[in-house]
This record gives sequence, C-alpha cells and structure tokens, in this order.
Amino acid sequence: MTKGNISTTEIARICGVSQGTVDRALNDRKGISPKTKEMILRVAREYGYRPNIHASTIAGGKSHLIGVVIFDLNNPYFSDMLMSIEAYCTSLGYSTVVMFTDKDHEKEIECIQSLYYMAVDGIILCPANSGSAYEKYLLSLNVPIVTLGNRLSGIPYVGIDNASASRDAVAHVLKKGYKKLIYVKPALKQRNAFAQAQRLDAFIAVCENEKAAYVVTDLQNAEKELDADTPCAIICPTDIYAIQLLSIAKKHSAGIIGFDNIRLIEELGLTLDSIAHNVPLTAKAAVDHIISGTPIDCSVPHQIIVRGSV
Amino acid sequence: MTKGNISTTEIARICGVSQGTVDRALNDRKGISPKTKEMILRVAREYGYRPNIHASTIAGGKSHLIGVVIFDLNNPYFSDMLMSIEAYCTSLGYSTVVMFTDKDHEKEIECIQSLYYMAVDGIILCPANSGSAYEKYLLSLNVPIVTLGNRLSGIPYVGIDNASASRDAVAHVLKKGYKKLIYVKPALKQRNAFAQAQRLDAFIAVCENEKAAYVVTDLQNAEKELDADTPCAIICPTDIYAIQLLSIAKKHSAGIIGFDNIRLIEELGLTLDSIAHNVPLTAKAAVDHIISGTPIDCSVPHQIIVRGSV
DNA sequence: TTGAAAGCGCTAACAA
DNA sequence: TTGTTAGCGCTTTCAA
Repeated sequence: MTKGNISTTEIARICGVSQGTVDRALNDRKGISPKTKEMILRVAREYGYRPNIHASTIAGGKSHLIGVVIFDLNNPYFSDMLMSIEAYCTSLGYSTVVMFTDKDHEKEIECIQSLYYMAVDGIILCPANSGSAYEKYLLSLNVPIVTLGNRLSGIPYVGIDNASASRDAVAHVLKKGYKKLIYVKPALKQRNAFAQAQRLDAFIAVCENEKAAYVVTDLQNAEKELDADTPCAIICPTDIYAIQLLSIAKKHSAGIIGFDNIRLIEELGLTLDSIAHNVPLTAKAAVDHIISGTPIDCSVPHQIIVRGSV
Repeated sequence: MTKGNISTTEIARICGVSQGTVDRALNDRKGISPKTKEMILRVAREYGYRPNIHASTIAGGKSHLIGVVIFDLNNPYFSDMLMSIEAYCTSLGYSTVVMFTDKDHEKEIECIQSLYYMAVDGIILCPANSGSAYEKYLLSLNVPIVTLGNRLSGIPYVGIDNASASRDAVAHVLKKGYKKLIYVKPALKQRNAFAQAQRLDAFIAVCENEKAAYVVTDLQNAEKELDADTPCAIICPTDIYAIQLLSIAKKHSAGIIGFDNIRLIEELGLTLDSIAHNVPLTAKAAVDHIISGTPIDCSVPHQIIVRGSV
C-alpha cells in the first residue's frame, strides 16, 4: 500500500548516475553495465517506482492503454469478453479503456477518434460500421486495431469460424434425427452484421446441401413453425433467443440449440445446448496481436456444449 | 473522420500569437480579449484541435480519466452501471478505465494503485475490502473516490437505501397476505458486504417488529422452507437468485421478490417483482461528485417494480 | 492583454 | 558504458 511516486530523475540523484542511465536500466535498453543496472533496479524497487504513462506517452513511448470498443453489455458474451480482455491486459501491465457504441455508427467513430487522440497502444473493436471508406479511415490511423465478431476487410480479426460453427450446429441437430430446422434470425440494426450473416448463410448452404427442410423466421414467429407431425429443431444464433424459446421448444418436444454458450445457461441451470467460443483465448489473441504484433490466425476454436436440449 | 493532431504551439504559430494565449483561449482562462479568443477558437475548431490528455496530466492538469473498480460483470446490475457510467463520462469528455477485482482484496488494492499512478481524476469503487487501515489508505491518496454498493466509512457513497428497500419489500409482501417470509441469503466471499448486510438486517428488524414469521436460508434450502399450509413468500436480495427460484415459487404458489431489477427479467419476459435502483442516476451522482465535487446525498431512490409474482 | 520561460517525467539521439 | 541535451504538449508564473 505504498504511495511511491518517484521519478527517474529522483532515482538518478539517489544512485548518483544520470537520468539517461536510469532510463536504460528501467527499460532494458542496451549500453549499461550489469552492476549499475542492478543497483538502479534495486533502488527503484525499494522506492516503489512506477513509470508515468503520461510522460512516457507524450515523449513518444507507449501509453500502456488498450481501447475496447463494443456495442454494449446486454449480451453477457461481451461482458465475459471484456473481463477476459481486462484480465489479460492487466497481467501485461496495460490498462483497459472501455467505450460503448450502442451500435451507433457516429458514436463508433467518436470512440475510435477519442482513443486515437489518447494515443492508446491498440484498439479492440466490435464494429457496427462497415464499408471501404471506414476501413481506409481506420487503417490511416496507424493504430493497431483488431476486430471482434464482425469483420472489416483489411483489418485483423479474431473470432470463431461462424460458418463452420453453423454447420456443426446443423450436423448436431440432424444427427439426432430432427427433420425440420427453424432458424431464428435476430433483428439487427447495425450495418455490419458479419458474424450473423456468416451463421445464417452457412446454415442455409448446409441445409440445401443436406436436403434438409428448413425455414428462417424471427423470434415472434418461431413457435408457429413448429409442426406437430415433423420432429423440429430450433437453431438460435444467439443464446438470449434460445433461452426465451427454451420452454416453447420443450412444450413441443422440439430440439433447440443456441450460440455463444453464455454464462447464464449454467447460472439458471438450463438444459440448453450451445456453441461455445473460447473467450479467454479470443481475448488473448486480440491483445497479443496489439502488444506484440503476434500474427492472428483469425479463427478461435469453437465447441458444442451438449446439455440435452437437442 | 479527421485525424487532426494539432498542438497549441501550432495553433499559436498559425494565429500569430503566443502559445500562452492559445492556452488562455482554449481553457477559458482570464486575461484575453474576446477578439483574439474568438479567432483562436475558430482556428482550433477548423483544425480539429483536441487537447492531449497526457501532456495535460503531466503538466499538472486533469487527466480526464475516471477509474471504475468493480467485482466483475457476472451480475447484470454492474454491466448496466458500467454502461451508465461510461455514457455519462463520455458526455462530459472523460474516458473510463475499468478494472475488475473478482472480490479479491489484493487485486482491489492493485487496481486502486494503478489508477492512482495513472493520475485518474477520480475512482468509482465497489469495495470488497474494508477496515480503517484501508480507508485511511484510500483517503491518503488524495484522489476523489466514490463507493458504490458497499460503504466505507469516511468515504462518499452512492446507492439506494438498502434498509428502506428491504422494509419496502417486506411491506409489499405482507400487504399481499403472505404469512411466512423466506429470506435467501447469498454466500459472500468478500469482507465488505455492506449492502447485503443492510438488506438482511433490515429484513430481520422489520419482521420482528411486525411479528411476522420468517426464516433466513440459502439457495439450496429455500424450497424446503415452503410450507404447504402457510402462504409463503421468498425474498431474494439479488435477482439472480430470484430468477432461479421463480419456477419453484410458482409451483408452490409462493410469492417471490428480488432486488436490483436486472434487465434480464424483461428480456426473458419473467413475472418477477423486484426492487429497482435508478442506475443512471446513481452513475450520474458518482461521476458528478468526482468531477464537480457535487455533494452526495448518498441515497438514490428505489422503486418496487410490480409484475405479479407477489 | 499578451509574451516568454520554466518545468512536469519521460524518450531518443548524440557526445564523451 | 555513461552523461548531456533537446523535445513531446501541456500548465503556470512572471514580465512586458
């Protein structure tokens, strides 16, 4: 519980060396003898030295700030993601600046803008926006950006392979003998709906391919699609919908599967199959790419969590 | 979508004045003629000037950073709170740095420490920690701190009046004719459980006072307490529990009421009465106190949302 | 009313 | 290996 607040200049004075030497010791720069380095580090530790990120930033160094720009926290999936990002950033000595866009395109740009002026070391963005003008703008900023969930062409992306996940969901359902698949499409207000589009497109493609009966509907009309004479299964590209339809599915003995495997399923003790992302891994990949430039292989593995609703 | 990045020195050069004068114009300081001020502001706007928070911070000004230290986002109540805080901070030109403690005392101190070194303009803290040593430490930092949910003596606090809310819940239930009240106490791991303690204490006090039969139990044993011959009502000091017990309550035709009125209730279309906080108001009070020193009158109004579960 | 200058704590380039 | 110096963009004080 120390209050520290000692500067490199102070340490230099105490150690009887120049401030430049202290900087060399503290930042692992070359051109310093092991002995002086050790002494300086000892004193720094003793006095509880902490680098001043503001001074470092203005002098052209790193800000140790990571910006996270997401829609909101209405979907617990993003709550988990934010927690994972924060935890991993903290472990690396970075702080997390969070901003919510509410899927508003103007707000999204304002967020990016603010973070840019704050000189964050990188931005993790779940974009509602899209288009080549936007992409060009983001690229022009020269700030490492990783997109999450929705893709933007030319910009690094982390997330599950939604198409493959969708195919897996269909296969899972078909294997259990369901004959008609009901896809519950969410109402989206944002322009960039990459993840959702991928899920739906793959769903349709695989159904066509497997010659399976299917229909795409919305939350309100899902129940109507449940035929008494055909074994039906509901596929929800977001768990929130699946949870709402769970009892209806049960009532009609229809199968049901969701996406994202949100924490709530376990918390409420629900029997709902879901496609799980590896959230901590996604967060790590995004942060690593920003901080160390680690190349991104874009698709984080997914996994069907079977609880018996299919 | 401008990239701006012009400094006061640049503006000074463009306007043919000194940097000091630009500073006077931009920061509403006195000692500048309306005419030059107007010209400078025009140029600043034209070039998309944005103050550099890092330079401002290191020169002893404000960082325009607000730290938010909370347990986690497992309870949607905190997700909402974080969103409200961020929205209000943004509207005032402040950015939000979020840190999660997982109710770990060491981590909590580490978070505070980090924010202190970042020179945030204030900290909004939901403490798991407590004790006078801790309070003294926080005070010694000389950073405006507002606590949320759990109280710390000597430190400004915003939140609902939990005792009064608890009394209202009991009154609501009693008025409907329930004879036995079952209080489902959460298992807490943190040291500071101010809010929960207040709720429970008030519950017991009012039951004693009203001579109402009551019992305090935990989630696992709540069902056992439901008597067939007495009209029972379950009081859950957190909605997450109430949602889990909702069907059980229905089955036994017991009443049930939760706390916090989390978004999920509406999302899942549940019939669950709950004590609602005014989250945006709480967020505003906390942020206003930090930024403008607005005195805090500590108790934000609460309200029973009646949906028919009592 | 305006200008000039020092200094915040760093980074980085150059000199010794 | 080490010291010195300039400079990042601000705030603040003192002089003009």
